[in-house]
Amino acid sequence: MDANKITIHDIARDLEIDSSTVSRALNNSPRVAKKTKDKILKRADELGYQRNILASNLRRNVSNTIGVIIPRISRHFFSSVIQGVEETAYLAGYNVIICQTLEQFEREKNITETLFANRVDGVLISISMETLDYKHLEKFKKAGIPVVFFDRHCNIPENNNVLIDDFKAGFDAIQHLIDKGCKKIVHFSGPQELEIYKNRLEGYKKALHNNNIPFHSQYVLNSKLMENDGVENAKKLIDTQLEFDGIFSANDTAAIGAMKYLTSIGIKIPQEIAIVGFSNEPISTVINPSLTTINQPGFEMGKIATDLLLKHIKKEKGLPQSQTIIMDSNLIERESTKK
Amino acid sequence: MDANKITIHDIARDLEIDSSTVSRALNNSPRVAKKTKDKILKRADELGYQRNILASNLRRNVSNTIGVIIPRISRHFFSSVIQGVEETAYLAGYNVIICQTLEQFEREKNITETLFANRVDGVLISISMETLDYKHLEKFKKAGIPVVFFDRHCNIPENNNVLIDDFKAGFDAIQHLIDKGCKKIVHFSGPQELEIYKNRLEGYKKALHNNNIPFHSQYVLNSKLMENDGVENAKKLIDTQLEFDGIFSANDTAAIGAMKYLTSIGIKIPQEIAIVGFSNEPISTVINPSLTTINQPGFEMGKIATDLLLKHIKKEKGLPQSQTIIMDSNLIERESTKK
DNA sequence: CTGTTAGCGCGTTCAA
DNA sequence: TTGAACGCGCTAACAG
Repeated sequence: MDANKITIHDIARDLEIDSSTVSRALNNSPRVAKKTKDKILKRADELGYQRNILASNLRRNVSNTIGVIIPRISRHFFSSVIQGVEETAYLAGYNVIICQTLEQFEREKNITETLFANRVDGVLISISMETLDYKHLEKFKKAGIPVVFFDRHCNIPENNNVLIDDFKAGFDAIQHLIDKGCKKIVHFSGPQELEIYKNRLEGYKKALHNNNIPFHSQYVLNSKLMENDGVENAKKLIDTQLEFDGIFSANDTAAIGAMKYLTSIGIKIPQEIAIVGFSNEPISTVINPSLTTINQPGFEMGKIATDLLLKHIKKEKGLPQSQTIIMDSNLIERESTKK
Repeated sequence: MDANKITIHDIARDLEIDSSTVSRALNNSPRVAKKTKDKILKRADELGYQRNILASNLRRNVSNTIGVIIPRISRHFFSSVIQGVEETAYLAGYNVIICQTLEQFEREKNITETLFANRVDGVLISISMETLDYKHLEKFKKAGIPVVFFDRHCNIPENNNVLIDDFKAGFDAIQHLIDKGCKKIVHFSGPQELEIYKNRLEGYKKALHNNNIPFHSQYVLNSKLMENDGVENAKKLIDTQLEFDGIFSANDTAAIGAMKYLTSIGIKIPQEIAIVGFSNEPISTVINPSLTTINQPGFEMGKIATDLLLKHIKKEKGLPQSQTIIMDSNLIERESTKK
């Protein structure tokens, strides 16, 4: 941090001109003669000048940084998102601060404080499971700091969202299972406080309805998305001796837990499993050949959400105050299970 | 970014004192009377003052930011590391810039430029597969910016490293397989330019030697760690009709690829598999019950590496110029495979 | 213990 | 087209 002492003043002195001219040249201002500009750029390069971004940011009153709030980075979907975010932000010259709520509302509130204190220029967020009110996000809006929700949005108008069509994803998954002959489909759901899980459940119901299959609430098992929840759900399934010929999980982690448990006690996994929001590609075909996943494109979602956020940060003309971008989620049937 | 206009001057004017006193109070300096300090803190709180970190950083010539360079964040091991890094850095009041090389040397060089331009106070790095020379890291040392290597270090003296004992991990894995009756153990290795894979291979050789099992080079298959490399390796294994009764993989991703392929063509996976550097816990027990993993503690490694880096940044007294911290890697045998 | 003064490095007035 | 001067908000040196 103590190297590169060369400032615009050094190169100004060297060229016997004023530092403000150097600044203008370096910012490619049209208000400086081509000739002097070239001279300045050349000398700056020779001296190995590097702009002090901190000083520049302070002066311009920006941080060149966007904050990302996610439940936990070690979940494959979210790390894919981060990959997309990083890439897009990097290309635009922005830094990224990543913060994990670990699904805790308290942490989410603290994080917003930190990001605010760090003067982030914008925020991407996928809310925690415990997040039921959104006061902690209001100060961003008040301060004119744009916020974009992705995946786990909150059901409030006037928000910018980037999502998949969770209803459709759930619907498609069930229709797919039904097409393959399933009639008794268990649903591993997620916290109903989160819109996405509510919508996936609705898709499930709707598909059953369309196919004249009655809905039974005991076929729906909620969970908190942890692997162990999947184990518990599977146990409950066995204990209650519920008959089923297919599983539809709204979440990958819990599904994995369930499959682990079922295989470990020697129970044959039902022939058909579908998982929405699946992201952990490396696992998918190994764990169970008869698996259908409705993949959630984390990488692309990260890119699109960041793009949208940057547009808001740059106050691009003609940008709607708020919008919801629905991305495609693609149903992937494994080779070994195709008919 | 335009809210919170309240500065130390505002609260100084309000209290009819000097802003420098306010600054001292806010920094909890001992050189300000308890009484005035309390008064200042109270007023600051009332006015909703928030320090402008950018200005503070500029003045103190720090960035309060550490840079992390990793191959790719979507690999479970690295995202676990990030989790540890974030947590430790966050508690110490530091921000983190995460950059991915995607295993490309060119990108790694660019990234160091970016981090340097961003005036990071320190760097954590796990080098890319293509990284053979380290000139791009020299400028950090020259500028007095500490660098800590983790996992994928480079074989240069005077570095700070946080590692597992890769030789021992490889050795233990093989000894374990031998104890279980394996005699013909295939080794999926990684790029031999990276120390860690060289050392794991050495551990493999040494364990064979200790057990009077001859080493045959055709049992060693290198790869570039991608899932598809694992598939190719498995194909080669089948094509050459090599007899084997165990697999030792130095890498999880490639191992998964291999297992995918072997199962997909209906080949029974050999009874014993051991994987060093395994991190993808969610997968482990599902994919193959007869699996032993030598886990690499990403989260802890991230914490320890960050701790060490922060000590260097803070120029803690009595800190050795350079050191190598060897962490434990724990061999985990799955329930279903225990004897 | 507190105030005065002087910048950190840059970008942006206002004049010339 | 360029220069002079100022200030972003904060901290540090030196007095007193």
